[in-house]
Amino acid sequence: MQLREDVIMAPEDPRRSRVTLLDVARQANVSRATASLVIRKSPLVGAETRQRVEDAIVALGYIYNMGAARLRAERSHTVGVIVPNLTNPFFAELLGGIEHAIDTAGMVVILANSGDLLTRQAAVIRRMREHGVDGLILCPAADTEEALPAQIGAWGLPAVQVLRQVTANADYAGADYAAGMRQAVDYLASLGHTDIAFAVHGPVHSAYHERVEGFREAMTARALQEDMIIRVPDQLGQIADATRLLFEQPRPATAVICFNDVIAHGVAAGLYDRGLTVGRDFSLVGFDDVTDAEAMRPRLTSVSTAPARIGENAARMLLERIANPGLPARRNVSATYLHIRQSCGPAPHFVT
Amino acid sequence: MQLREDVIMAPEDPRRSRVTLLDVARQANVSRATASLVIRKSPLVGAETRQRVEDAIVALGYIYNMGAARLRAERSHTVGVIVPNLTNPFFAELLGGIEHAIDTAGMVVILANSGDLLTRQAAVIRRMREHGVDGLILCPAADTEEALPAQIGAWGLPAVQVLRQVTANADYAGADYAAGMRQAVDYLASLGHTDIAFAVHGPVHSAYHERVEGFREAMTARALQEDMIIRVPDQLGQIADATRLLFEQPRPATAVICFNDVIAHGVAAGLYDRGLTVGRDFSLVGFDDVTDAEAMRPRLTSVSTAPARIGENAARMLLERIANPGLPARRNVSATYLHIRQSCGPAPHFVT
DNA sequence: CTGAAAGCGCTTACAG
DNA sequence: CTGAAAGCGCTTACAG
Repeated sequence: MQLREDVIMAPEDPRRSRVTLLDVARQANVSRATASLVIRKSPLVGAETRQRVEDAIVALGYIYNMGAARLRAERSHTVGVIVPNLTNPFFAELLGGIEHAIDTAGMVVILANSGDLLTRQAAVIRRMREHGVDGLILCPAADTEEALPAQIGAWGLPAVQVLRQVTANADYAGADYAAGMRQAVDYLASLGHTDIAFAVHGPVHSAYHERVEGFREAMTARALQEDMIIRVPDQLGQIADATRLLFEQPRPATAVICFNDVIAHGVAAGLYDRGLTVGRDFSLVGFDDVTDAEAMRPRLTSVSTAPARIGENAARMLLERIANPGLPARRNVSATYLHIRQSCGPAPHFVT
Repeated sequence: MQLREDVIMAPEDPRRSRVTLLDVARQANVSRATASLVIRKSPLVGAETRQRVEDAIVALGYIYNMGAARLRAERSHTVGVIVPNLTNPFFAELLGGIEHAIDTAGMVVILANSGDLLTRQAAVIRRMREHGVDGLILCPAADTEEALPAQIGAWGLPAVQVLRQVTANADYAGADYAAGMRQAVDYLASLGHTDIAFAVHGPVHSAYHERVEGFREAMTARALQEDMIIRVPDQLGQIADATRLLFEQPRPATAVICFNDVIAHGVAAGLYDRGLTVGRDFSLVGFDDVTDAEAMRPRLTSVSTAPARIGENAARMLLERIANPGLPARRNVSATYLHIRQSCGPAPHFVT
């Protein structure tokens, strides 16, 4: 940004006299069409002419008017991103990955929060359509109809589902949650645990089901009891109390896999409150492997889903679909891996 | 969203035949100008006419074209938000507050991440200008020139600084960081601590200076040594190791105030690694009081800055400035308060 | 309360 | 490689 030039060249009343492409063209002694070509980096323009136009742009402090361009060109260089919530650090990382990829493509993200509410989701989708976004990255709110992506497609709006999927007939970028559950179960089983709980919370959606099913299947595959699924509160501060549920079972758990790291954090607190030492008296596995995992004590073993990477994948898929709307529906399900740290230990009385 | 209607009414080729205000007007048997008035909720239109137009909108699945409106009306209903980073949960909460207030005003946020880099900041500001945002909420990158807000003002773009300020001659929404430091120091002093450290990291900017100065002044006011300011790494995972710095001092610290909760989290881990019990062997105060504080064990005492509220304040200020550009520069510095939990205890050998 | 006309700042064919 | 003209979908005066 050439602060100096811009300041000097700023017109008297900045609100009224916007400098336009025509001004640039005149200053450079070319037609408006030519100036437009230069801006859009067309190879049709000669180097000397191009330079004259670029000089004029700088001299006048010209700012491209994306809105006007969009009206004619039907492209807004804008992507809508709808997330169900912003406070889980997981979504912040996802958003970071999306923003980075979209920015790199020279586009801009319009952000909205659906609060995991269908009515708000509908409202923000409409608003994004009004703003003429070129595409949508949507983490569908719980209970979203399976038809929504087709709907959006019928509107001519390229879209990709991220993290959660309501249909296989639309693009989707996520992680292999079921495999992640298997990794966690297998690991705990290898430490001799048989009474393994799964602590869940939040809205029910595809990622929820995939994890629950993944848990059940992995447990069943090892002939372990697969129904110790306990619900804890959504609020981090209230999870600790719910930890007692782990012990109010026919056969108390000796290990728990958590739906996400937020739960793991809360459960760790709850175990502490009971005087139990994580990794020795009780084993704990998180899910997402968000930054905090490294700073917990003992360090949290967690299934890594790399949300920033999922975000980048989703953005890339969307960009490709915008470029080529005819593509068949695609899926990008990235692998998870179990990041083993210190929060698990052998089951009681288990000898390796 | 009337899924059913829209589906049924969707034109054959959604990309080509956009339904326009003129179509709505024809369907409702009014002129385009009248239809426009209905959409903008003008009181000039009679109830019966209004109803006819609204029916036509639903029947045709009309979507307002904000881009076209903007071109004529010079308002985009769009606000740019630039943050230096997305991973600190603090910024996620701030963003949540901004998004909520902007959404409530019927506008939309365009998000960008400056990465605390001046060059990226300049690039995203330019991009937002190209997109014709009606205003900007900017958390200025470190080392931003004092002149930038004036610059932005000269471009005719309403803007408010949030969390960090580079000049008093532009709107600013933040928290009273110095008062927060004073609350923390006073509290620790009341517990008998005299060797109090301040653990900092990250880029240097106004919020940094305000906290450091607040710390120094509060310590000096109590005739305590005010220069035990230690730098720790930016990465959460690496902070624990740096905790040793607290003890490699002429007079080792017995308490530490942290620049933010991220540091507090890392330091808590580091203290744990040394076999120290927080709240008994060593006292720890965080800053920001972000959700995690409640789930740490022992629960973290932290200076609450309520980032979501700051975000809402910033959004409100911006909306007011957009409505009334002639306003003098304003400041909204919200009070902090010390949320006392469990991470502090009396100084060694201190009797109340 | 409604209609006809002009115009916002670009891009897009179409000639040259 | 460049220029003149039309048009994207709205809103804005201005008449009626």
